[in-house]
Amino acid sequence: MIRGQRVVRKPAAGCYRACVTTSRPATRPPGRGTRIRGTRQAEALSAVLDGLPGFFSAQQIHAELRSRGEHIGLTTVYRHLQVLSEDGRVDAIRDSSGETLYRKCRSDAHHHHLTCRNCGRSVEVEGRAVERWAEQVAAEAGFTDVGHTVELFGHCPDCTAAS
Amino acid sequence: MIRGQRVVRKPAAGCYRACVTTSRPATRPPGRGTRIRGTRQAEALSAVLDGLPGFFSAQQIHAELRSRGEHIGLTTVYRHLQVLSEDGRVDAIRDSSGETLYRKCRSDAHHHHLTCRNCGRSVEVEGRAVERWAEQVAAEAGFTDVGHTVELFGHCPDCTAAS
DNA sequence: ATATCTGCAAAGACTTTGCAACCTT
DNA sequence: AAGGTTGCAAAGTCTTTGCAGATAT
Repeated sequence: MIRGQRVVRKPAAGCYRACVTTSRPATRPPGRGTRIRGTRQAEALSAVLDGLPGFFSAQQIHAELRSRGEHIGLTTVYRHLQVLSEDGRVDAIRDSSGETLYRKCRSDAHHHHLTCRNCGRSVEVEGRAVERWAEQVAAEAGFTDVGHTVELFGHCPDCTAAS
Repeated sequence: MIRGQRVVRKPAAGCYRACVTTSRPATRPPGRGTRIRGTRQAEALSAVLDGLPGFFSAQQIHAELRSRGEHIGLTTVYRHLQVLSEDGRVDAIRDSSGETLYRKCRSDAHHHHLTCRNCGRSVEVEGRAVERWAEQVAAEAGFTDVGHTVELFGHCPDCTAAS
């Protein structure tokens, strides 16, 4: 029989932190030296992130930075997004093709997203109902330490109108 | 500004079919020549799939086949899983590291999964409550053509007891 | 002054594609 | 025999890592 436990791989990028928050307090060993220091790149990234209305991939964000004339490496973008994501300052989700998409958190509380499949724009939605449902289902099945992933996709009003 | 529409890439593997079923009937142009023909490999894969209690990656499934003495290529496993997934005969989800995991569908109806983070075992759960919630949220935000992704992860009773 | 941060190139992991040989029907 | 299948090798993607040079405090 196959061993369920997968081959151990690195911690994994954004790793659904935003989505399974329920069971992961997003604590990071303090003192680890990756606090964002005020570099030109860090600020530029932050600025772009602030302006994005939805989820975008590291590569898209990098492209946007470049198009604004910023000289910044793709590696740096990845690294920053990773740290920001671990710190809970940006949400990270995975799209259907396996790419990790990021967006700046608007609220601190646990939440989910309704994202436009076409333009990427997204809306944060609360999910008390879902949380309760998840907990109940888990309890019934005897599972512990349960977290959940909930993402909604659709076409936003604008894109709907445009088509 | 970044264009929300991503660079077009191939259709993407399992592509959350199982998760966004709500808005995608899983129709495939009939006549496309990838109906599974009774080959040794196809049957072996099917047999293994039947025995799996949860979600496993194409590579794990391939390893399992090999360990059973089947001579089958990884490519073939990928191809079959892709087709089965498109046909709705297996569910496909993506784990937090970006791998696509597959499991044989037990029920035809739309459903979600509660999967063990440790051993991969999973339980199918209904989600009427979630469906309703999703529809309502979408309607309020003016989004159309909405689909959703809902996955629950935790530790199954056995793994909980073992630790 | 020094602990960090950057970014290029290279490496890794998963998945898909090209294509000749093989097997079903 | 004809056409779908198979599988090796090669190619593609996204993401991470090694390391030397640049930088912020």
